[in-house]
Amino acid sequence: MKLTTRGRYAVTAMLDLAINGDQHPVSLADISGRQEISLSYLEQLFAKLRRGQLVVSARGPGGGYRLARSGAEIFVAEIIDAVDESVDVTNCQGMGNCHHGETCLTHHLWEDLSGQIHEFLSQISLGDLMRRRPHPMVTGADSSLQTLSLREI
Amino acid sequence: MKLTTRGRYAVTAMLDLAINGDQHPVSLADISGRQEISLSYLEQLFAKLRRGQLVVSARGPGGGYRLARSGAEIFVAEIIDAVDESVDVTNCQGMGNCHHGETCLTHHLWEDLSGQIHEFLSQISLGDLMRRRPHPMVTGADSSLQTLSLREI
DNA sequence: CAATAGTTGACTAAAATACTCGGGAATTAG
DNA sequence: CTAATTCCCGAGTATTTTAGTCAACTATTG
Repeated sequence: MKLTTRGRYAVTAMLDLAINGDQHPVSLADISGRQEISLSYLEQLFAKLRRGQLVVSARGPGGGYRLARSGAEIFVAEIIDAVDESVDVTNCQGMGNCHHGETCLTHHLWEDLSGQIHEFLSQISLGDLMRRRPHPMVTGADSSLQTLSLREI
Repeated sequence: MKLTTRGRYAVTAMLDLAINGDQHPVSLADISGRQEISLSYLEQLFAKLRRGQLVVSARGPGGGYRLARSGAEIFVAEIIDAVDESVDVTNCQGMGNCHHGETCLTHHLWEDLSGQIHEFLSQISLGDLMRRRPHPMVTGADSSLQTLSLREI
């Protein structure tokens, strides 16, 4: 799991699609204009999003992209995974060059942590983001995250 | 909030410190040897960690670094924040060049999301990582994350 | 004093990121 | 049919970030 500006671009673009793509396909030119992301860069991102089965395309005039599923069924983690092809977290692949075990320990710990973040982002859908509400898990009555203040528009 | 290899290096190094720094200060040379991170790179990271009040240093023979607080009181988000100085998430700073409001919407949404991730990582301490257990919130009986399997060492 | 170990700053190679350019290929409106 | 539209794709590039080197310096201990 990596969290970079590329992932943000992708999430932003997908959110734009979720918001504006109800009636008809949305062209990348439109998204480019609204979100101020270069068209060619969007093309690269959407090539990956399409390979990741997150969007479907339609060519020709009036064409563009549509979400492959409803916004409620597309999760942030999927988007980020689609555009940020996974890095190999371990530098001691599998069981290769771990000298004294210590190295592996921390690497696995990081993997766990990374897995938790992934799991977390796997529960936030585009629909959630559109409603501007954090995921139920986070706002549960027993959660300390309840105090998280959402910035007003 | 950014999640890169630099943050991983820092968390790994801090974890090494938490594990090996009980008795005496740990030298960067030791961490460099165990974790296979270049000494000079560690120096840069620890300069930032020191500025962030996460470690204290001791010079001279037998010197090195110590955690500034107990591992239970140092959280992953702090470490990452210390070494990955924050990116400005919005490209429309404050209220500057938002043309049609749409732009701002998605940016704020991303900020919220980023805030949630930050909040999440703010609850995982070095102590938690040492015990190789996810944070209580994540393993609560009512959480769907309970099924998250931790890889065995 | 001499060795250790942090402190600092400048500098650099390599990789990732963000973006451009130029030409396709499919589709549809007219 | 044809022309405009829009996705599609690969090569190339400027900028930034990452990861690391090098060298000099300061504080501390034995």
